[in-house]
Amino acid sequence: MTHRLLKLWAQAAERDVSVLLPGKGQAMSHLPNQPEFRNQLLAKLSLEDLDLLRPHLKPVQLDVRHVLETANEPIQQVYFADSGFASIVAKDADRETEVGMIGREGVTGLPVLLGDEQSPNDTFIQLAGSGHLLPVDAMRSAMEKSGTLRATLLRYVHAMAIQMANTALANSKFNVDARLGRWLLMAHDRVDGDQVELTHEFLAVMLGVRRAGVTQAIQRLEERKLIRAARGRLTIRNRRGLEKAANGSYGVPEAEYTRLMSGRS
Amino acid sequence: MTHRLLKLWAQAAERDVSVLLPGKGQAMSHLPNQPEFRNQLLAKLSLEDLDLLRPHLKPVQLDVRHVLETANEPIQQVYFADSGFASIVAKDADRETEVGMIGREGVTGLPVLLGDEQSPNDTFIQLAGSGHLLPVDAMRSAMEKSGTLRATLLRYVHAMAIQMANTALANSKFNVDARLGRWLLMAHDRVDGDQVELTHEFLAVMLGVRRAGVTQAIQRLEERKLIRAARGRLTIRNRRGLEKAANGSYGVPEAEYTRLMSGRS
DNA sequence: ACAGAATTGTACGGGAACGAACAATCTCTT
DNA sequence: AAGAGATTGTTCGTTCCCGTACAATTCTGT
Repeated sequence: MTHRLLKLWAQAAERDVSVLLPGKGQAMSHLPNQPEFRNQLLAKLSLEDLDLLRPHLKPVQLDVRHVLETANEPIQQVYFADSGFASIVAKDADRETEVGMIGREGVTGLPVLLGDEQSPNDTFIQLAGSGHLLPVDAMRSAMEKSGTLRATLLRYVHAMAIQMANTALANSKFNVDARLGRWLLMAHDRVDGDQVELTHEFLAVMLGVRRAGVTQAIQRLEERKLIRAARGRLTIRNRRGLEKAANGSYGVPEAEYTRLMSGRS
Repeated sequence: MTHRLLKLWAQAAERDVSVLLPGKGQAMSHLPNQPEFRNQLLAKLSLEDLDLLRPHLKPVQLDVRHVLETANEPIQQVYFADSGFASIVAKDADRETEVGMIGREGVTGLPVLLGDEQSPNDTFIQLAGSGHLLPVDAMRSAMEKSGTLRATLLRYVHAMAIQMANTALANSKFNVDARLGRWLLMAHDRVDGDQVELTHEFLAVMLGVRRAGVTQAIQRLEERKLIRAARGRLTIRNRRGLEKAANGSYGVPEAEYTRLMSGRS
């Protein structure tokens, strides 16, 4: 794992209890009139494709900082989130930054979908939630058996590639305020309610900037009444305003995801 | 196309002649003892998989600025380069930056490999060269027919995803000198000889910084005798030194490419 | 209630890169 | 040879963000 994150996690490690996100978390039991899965990728699959996966899907709740993938180590399972989301973090010796975010719109373990078993990035839960784990073997064999499943998952990979490309663009051309806005909007898309629970220090690692810089950017957004800040928690008050603050850094990948995933399976 | 690039290209548009890169370009005729394709992806394919593609491969020379893919428009063909390379550029209303580089180690048209037909990015020839064009339909049907072909291409997609993730990291955490070093090394990997032909202005767009900033970064690298600068041309003099100058921003995607592509097809 | 720890607020000087402008040099065309 | 245009060199003040440090606040465990 990576420097700053390692340190952060060590601090928080032992006092955490295994709870779901406190906000207005919904019970995730299987209600009669609700789709079987809240995960949008699973929800989109045909019954046949779903049957390939279902026997191996294991419902779980995952806490913040739960590590799904460690750099350069074989991936054991992929994760279909129903709530909360994960972050993909690229790093070198002493630098790290988020390059991708995966919530209920997708699945972790992109290397597996592409026929590999590892990558130089870490992936971990950024915001606690529930979902389903699937062993990589089950994923692989299902993808071999079903062309439609494969097609859906690969289109999702493309959506993620676009998200990563836009992250590169954002990191290069947008200031901290805009990047913070973008991040909050992406988080908001993947959260029930309007609250995101994390510390400035964490956000700083994600955005690749100083912690103090995040604090000040948050204050500016709060002054504009776009968010509300509390210790360990940010609340989105004005999404439209945030989109303006993001200044164009948000939206392209999201539109592409819709285009890619709304077509026929 | 994008703002600054559009302007740059308009300037240079009409005076260009259709030549290969001047450096020490090799004749690319099919010599008896040489592999049939210099493109590493094609070279790696089994004879059967290659037979699926060969009838549709059309040898071409592509000039600088030749547009292979335009944002949000259907991709017509993919391109296997034998020499030279292409850049993938992500953009918003008035910002643009390179997010990926594709030379003879790969193929353009990642969206096609993932079952889509377009993306919000532009792709164009950055350094002139030769290679083979393949209509997307041929690509698609070949991928449907052959699982091994598909596997190889998808592993390449993964390599590109890692490159993009590292670009995001580089843009976030490295200064202009390191990023310039990284870019030159990546270009060097894809070029015959040690020369790269481009202007500071172009490089500025790729790196997402000011033209004046590039000029000064080049001067600093030249002072350190790592490169030689001439009008419209940079020459790599000391690759090892450049790697040091890149300060860790170069290497991870390249190592991953080797790992991914050196295994059994 | 208190101590200790984590989180957030704030300030300082410094440096990297910015936007803008203009000069100097090179190249191509005529 | 001259002129036009492209490219590169250089400078100015400015802005953003950095690294660092420390204080203030809030939470947690006992």
